[in-house]
Amino acid sequence: MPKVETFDRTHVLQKATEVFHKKGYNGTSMQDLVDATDLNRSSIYNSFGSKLGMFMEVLSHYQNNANTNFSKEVVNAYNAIDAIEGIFTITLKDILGDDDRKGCLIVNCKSEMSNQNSSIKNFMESNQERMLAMLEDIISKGQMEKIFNENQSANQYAWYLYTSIQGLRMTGILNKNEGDLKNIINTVLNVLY
Amino acid sequence: MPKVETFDRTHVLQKATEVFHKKGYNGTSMQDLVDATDLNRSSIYNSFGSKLGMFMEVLSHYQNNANTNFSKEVVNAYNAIDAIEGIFTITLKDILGDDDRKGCLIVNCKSEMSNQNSSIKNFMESNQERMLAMLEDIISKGQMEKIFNENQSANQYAWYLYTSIQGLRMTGILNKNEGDLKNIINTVLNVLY
DNA sequence: ATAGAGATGAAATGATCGTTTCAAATGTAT
DNA sequence: ATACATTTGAAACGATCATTTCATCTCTAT
Repeated sequence: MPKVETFDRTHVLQKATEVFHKKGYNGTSMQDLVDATDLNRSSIYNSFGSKLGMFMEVLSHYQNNANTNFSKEVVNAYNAIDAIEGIFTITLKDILGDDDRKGCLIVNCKSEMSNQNSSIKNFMESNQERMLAMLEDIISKGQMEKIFNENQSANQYAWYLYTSIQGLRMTGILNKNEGDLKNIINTVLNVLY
Repeated sequence: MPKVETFDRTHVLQKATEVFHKKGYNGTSMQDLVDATDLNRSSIYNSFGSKLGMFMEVLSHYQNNANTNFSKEVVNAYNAIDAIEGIFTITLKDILGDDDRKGCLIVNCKSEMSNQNSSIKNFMESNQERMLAMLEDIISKGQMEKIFNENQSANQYAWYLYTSIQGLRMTGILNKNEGDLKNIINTVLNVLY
């Protein structure tokens, strides 16, 4: 029977993620991926099918990481305010730690590719659904607990927060001033209270 | 003395803008530009120097258009509320008219290139300054007229609105539902009243 | 031990990349 | 009309693109 895949797939995906994140999809060459992963060309094609195949797996990997972080924060939150603030705190931390101004891989990819590739578009739509569902759920709870107002429906506020997060990631590419960013977040969240 | 440039530079820039907007910088090839502009390769290099040179001019062209639209709206506005709403209305109209989900050229470019090319980074920083100055100016006036609250400084609100606009452009790539978008805008602007 | 399935390495595929070259065409100032 | 700076067209540049090929190596199941 077969020789089994020897490389650490997760480690390879992390290395590939770094390259795609830094250079974007179209800016990344297969040679870049070969160099970054220390894998042979053939092994990449054997294991991931194509550059796009590898990128899709990178996207999922990145999304799963983010989801895990968000979920952890939401589950441990005392209440809805804590949960929402946790989500924005994670986002803020990610922005401040992004020394080379790469921004968010998913936001970048949405802007680069969702009008060019239907697999990417589908991924982005389901990512959007996931984010909206998470936010709407927290807001609903907050409204039931009467710590969030009911001026707008939970779904409407979810769209608002989803939009704010994307905006924050865009602003955070060039502005890493923690005070500025925290202020934006406060202004965004004050709408709910 | 010389034969003079025969082609319509503005028309060429518009055609080039369409291509770059649709495919992004790295996704656009010189052949794409030759095809779109009906210019010869040599003429492009003669007149624009390089692919990046042409792109920079496209960016300025796009920015000037946007600035003109914004200024017109702001100048004709009755008051600060009108001015800010005008800016968001223009943005909304642009999103709704963007049938092929290209998003905003400047936002896309910021996410694709500001960490890779210092000319682009400089452009984006000055674009940011311009936007912030415009917004801060309107907000200041609105606060002096007492139609905007003073919970935050004009500069802080400017950052908040700038972030919201970028977020709106990201959300607008996949969501063209006018009701959803208007609702987001209303929620954003209610903070000021 | 050995057969055989899959991983690997290195080279080559044709296509396309951004850019350059240069002779020929063009139009203006004299 | 003529001189000549500039634009234009077409071909070619070497480099790099994503992907394929295939012989060799490696490991597992028998």
